[in-house]
This record gives sequence, C-alpha cells and structure tokens, in this order.
Amino acid sequence: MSNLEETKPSLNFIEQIIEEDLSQGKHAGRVHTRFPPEPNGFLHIGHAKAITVNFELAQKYGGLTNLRMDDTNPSTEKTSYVENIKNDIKWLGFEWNGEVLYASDYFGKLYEFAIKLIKAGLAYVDDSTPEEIAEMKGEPTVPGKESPYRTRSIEENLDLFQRMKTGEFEDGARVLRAKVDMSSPNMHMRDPILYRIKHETHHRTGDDWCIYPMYDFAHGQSDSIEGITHSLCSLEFRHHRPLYDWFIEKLEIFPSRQIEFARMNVAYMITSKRKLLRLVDGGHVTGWDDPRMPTIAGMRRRGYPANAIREFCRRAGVAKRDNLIEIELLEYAVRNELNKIANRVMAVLDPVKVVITNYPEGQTEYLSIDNNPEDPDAGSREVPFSREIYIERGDFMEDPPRKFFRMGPGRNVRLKGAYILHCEDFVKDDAGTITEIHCTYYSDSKSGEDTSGVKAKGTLHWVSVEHAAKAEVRQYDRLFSVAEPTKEEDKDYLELLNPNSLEILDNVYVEPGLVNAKPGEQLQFMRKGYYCVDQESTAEHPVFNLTVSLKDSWAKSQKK
RNA sequence: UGCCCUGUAGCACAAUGGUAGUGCACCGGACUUUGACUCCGGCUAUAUCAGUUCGAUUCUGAUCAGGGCAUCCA
Repeated sequence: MSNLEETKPSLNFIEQIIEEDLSQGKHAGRVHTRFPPEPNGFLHIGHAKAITVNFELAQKYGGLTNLRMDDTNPSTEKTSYVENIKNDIKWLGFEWNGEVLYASDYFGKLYEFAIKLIKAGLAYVDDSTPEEIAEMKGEPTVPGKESPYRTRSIEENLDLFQRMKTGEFEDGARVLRAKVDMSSPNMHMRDPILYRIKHETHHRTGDDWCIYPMYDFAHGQSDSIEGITHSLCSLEFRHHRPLYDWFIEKLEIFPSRQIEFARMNVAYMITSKRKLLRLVDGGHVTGWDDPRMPTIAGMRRRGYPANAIREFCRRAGVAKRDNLIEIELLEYAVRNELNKIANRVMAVLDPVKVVITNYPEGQTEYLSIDNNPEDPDAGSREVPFSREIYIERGDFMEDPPRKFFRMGPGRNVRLKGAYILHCEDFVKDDAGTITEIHCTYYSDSKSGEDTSGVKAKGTLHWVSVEHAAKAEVRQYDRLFSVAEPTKEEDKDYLELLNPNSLEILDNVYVEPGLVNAKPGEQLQFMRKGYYCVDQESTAEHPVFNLTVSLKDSWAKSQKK
C-alpha cells in the first residue's frame, strides 16, 4: 500500500446501505431521514443518540431530516412536550427540515388509505372484544384463529368503518384490522389492528376524530408521505418491518425503507420513561432537569456541552448488537470538549488558611493569569494576591511521603500564577485539625519573572482570603451505584440509588471575578474539575455544578 | 421446545477468503507553573464444533450464549 493511498473510511452498516443506494441511483441520490418522538415525555440520552444518527447521516449525504411528532395516541400526548422537544433538539445543534411535522396531520390521508385497503378486501371491521382478539391471536408457537368477522363484505366494512368514524360506537366496540395472515409466525402479521375507537380530545385535532390509527398504520405511511428514504428505528421493530413493507406494497405508496439498529444503553443511566418519572415523582431528584438525570435537560444543566454529547454518540457507534456504553466514554467526550472551551479559574473547595509571614500586611497584588492555555484567544485576568490565602486542605500533609508534590513542613511549592512558598510551620486545634499554615515566600519567584532559582515540584491553586467570594458547590456523581440498576435480580432500581450522588459544599471560596459568572457558563476549577454556573446562581449566592472532575492520577495511585 | 436478531480485547466500533485495526478504559514512561492537557510505549479479542477452501474471523451447517416478538402503546 502506498503512502498516498488513503485509508478507507470505515462505514457503519447503515452508511453502507445508503452508499449502495446512492451508487444505484435510488431515489435520485436523495437521503431523507426523520426523528419521530412521541410528544409525551422528555428527551434523554437515548434520544440524543437517535437524533445524532438521523441528523448526521442525512447531513453526511447532503440530505434532510424531518422532525415529526408521532402523536397518534390522544391519551398520552401533550402540546407542552412539543416545545421541550424542539428546544432540546435545537440545543443539541440540529436543524430540522422545514416546520415541525405531526403524524396527526395525516389523519385524513391515513383514513383514505384505510378505505383503499377495505376496498381491496385487505381490511375488515372486527366486532370482537379485546379479550377475544387476544385469544384468537394465538401464541408465538400456536397459530391464531381467524375472526368470525373476517369475511364481512366490502360494503359492510365500508359502512361500519364510516360509522366508527362518525362516532356511532363506544370506545373499544370495534376495530379495523388488516387482513394478512393469522397463522404467520410473526405475531405482527396476524391481522394487526389499524384503527381503534377513542372518544378523546387530541392535542392538535381536537374532537375531529374518534378513531385513531395504530403505530403500524401511521408510522410507515407517514414516512412514505414525507418521502423519507431511510427510516431508522430500534431493533424491537424488526418484526414490524414485513408489515411496514406490506402496507407500502398494498397501498402502492412511496417505498421508504425501515432499518433497525441497536439503541444505546449507557452504564449508570436509565432511560425508561416510567422509571425516570418515578425518580421525579418520588423526589429522588429535584426534577426532569436535575443534573443527575440522563435527560437532555439534565445534562444541559449539568454542563455537558452539546458538542460533547454528539461526539459521544458518534464514538459509541452504530450496530445491531446489544450494548452497554461505559460512562467513561461520555466523560471523556465532555472533558475533551470542555478542555478546549472552559476558562480556568481557581476555587478552593475545602479551605485551610495559609499566612505568608514575610508578605507585607495590607498589601494586594494583582497577578495576571491566562484564562485558558489551550486557547490563546481566551485572554487573561487579574487575580488578587495577599498575605493570607486559602489552599485546599488536601494539598497539605503534616508528614508527607516523598512523592507528594504539594505542601508539607519545610517544603517548597508553587502557587499558580504567583510565588513559590516555603512551608515553615502549622497550627493545630485540640481536635488535631490543622487550622493555619505558616509560610514564607520567595519574593523573586513571581510567576513569569522567576529569578530565584528555587525549585518547586508542585503547583497549587489558591484564593486570597480578603478578596475571595463564598460560593456553593454541588458535587454530582452517578445517580446509581451499579451500572445496570434495572437489571438487578432482587432489587428495585430505587434501592440502588447512589447515596452520594449529590454532595453540597457550602464553604467554598472562589476568585472574586466569579460572582459575575452567568448561569450556564462553563469553567474549569483548576486541578479540580469542570463546573458550570447553575441556573439558581446569583451574585450574592453563586452556585456551581460539578460537570465532571479532572482526571487525578495521584489520587488513583494512592488508592492502590 | 415457534419465529427473528446478535456473538471480534474490560467497553464500543472496524476490517478482510491471505498481517485482526481504532477509540475509550487499564498499565508504564516523557513533559508539565493544572499530578490536567499533550506525547511515547504496552496490554488483552474473532463464542464452540464441524464442513467448503491452498488458506475461514469472513462462506455453509450445527451447538452454545445474549436479546427480541403475543398493548385497541409507540
């Protein structure tokens, strides 16, 4: 292989299908996908994956993606969810084709499709009760029985279906079914229900209808109406595909193609709508946007950048096997993105006071510190330095081991952007807690103009006691203590909540400039982690959420 | 015990009828005014058994394992 030869880009199986279609000139080279949420809940990490796959696939091949609300069941859907969904998708950075679409826009068309099927002798009105229908459906290993109403005349079916529509019958009295094959090994082909009667007000069509199409009769036809070329869905719809294709064939409509891929599962996260709801209702989290929630809203509030979520979805890949993505991959993507965009600041989470005994009392110096070494355009800021500072309690050891590159009696250590300190002494209270550390500084060791020749292995972050602002910090950790809380045999997932998923620190000191940080702003607390300003934060009471901690190989090595 | 889908390192995704590669994770090292970042190196895999073939991870069959399918949900 020559050096000039490029390595072949590896394609996932959907891309392979698309490229094959393209090479055959199918659909005139058009690629059109769709994201079809039900407007009955909040979008979560699993949706983010589906959104990313659909939008980016279309993008890659110069195509479009529709946003279609799959609102065929009036019982569960609400308009209020629609706005949230739109907002989340926009926040993720995707733009859908044209206006938001609704499956309910096609109710008229779908009704005509049903009539067409009836006229072709391929659909019939069934008067059986739900129990009878279930009974006649048989079992996977046992063929079903044909309904006694299956042989009704086309005229009678037409009449009955018309009367279903006009509201003559009670909920559940009758259904419209496709006439396919009651002995099919595929349960979905055993005369699936097309329409059911529901005298309910729909969030968009109001009381125009009292019959509503089922998923199988609405989804594929909606795809077809919209000219969707590649209709991506999750694996459990594999069995629906023959039906999807059956409708296309019998109705003679645009041949959208359904392609199934495995939904993404993420360790320590759950995505079941009902289970998430129990977390909210049970007060185990503060709401749908609790930073511990796997919802888009929660991740946004946690400080996960949209770019990182998309990158994570990309890296998780697309295939057909069941998967459990390690949360480390998500955290990697988040750190990777934040490393590029987050300004560095100093915050002391667990403070202990240091007095620099040879520094003039009452003096304040403003030291210029780079905002982000990774980004030359990020500029710098002035940070006040004075005789008394706070450092992290964990950055001092009374009797440190050799490899501890931090502060200890008789040792030198650099203060980030400031001077090198020499630790002289420390003060303990009766309980043995260190209350104060005494140091001297090398006045010629100022950052950037150090002529002291003094060596200091470690660098600490700090804030000036006099100038620091007090803040609240919310330390978030994974919501569950096991990777797959819903797969535990004898335990309810609520028993597996991580008791330490939130720890509130209320004795935190931050650089004075941070009181002006705006909600949503993302920062790196040097040597600690990435944080974002919470929406509840104010100048008087700044609140920061831990997005993800920095890697800490020292702490890791200490655990061994 | 019917049908369908899926088995490649700890996790995920590639590849090819002819050397199994990438990312994350992990381990080691370099660098470092963030024990971060970055850089360098290392680690471990084709479920099993047969068949076809000069050669199989790839094709075929069987076995095993995991998942899915019987809402008037989507």
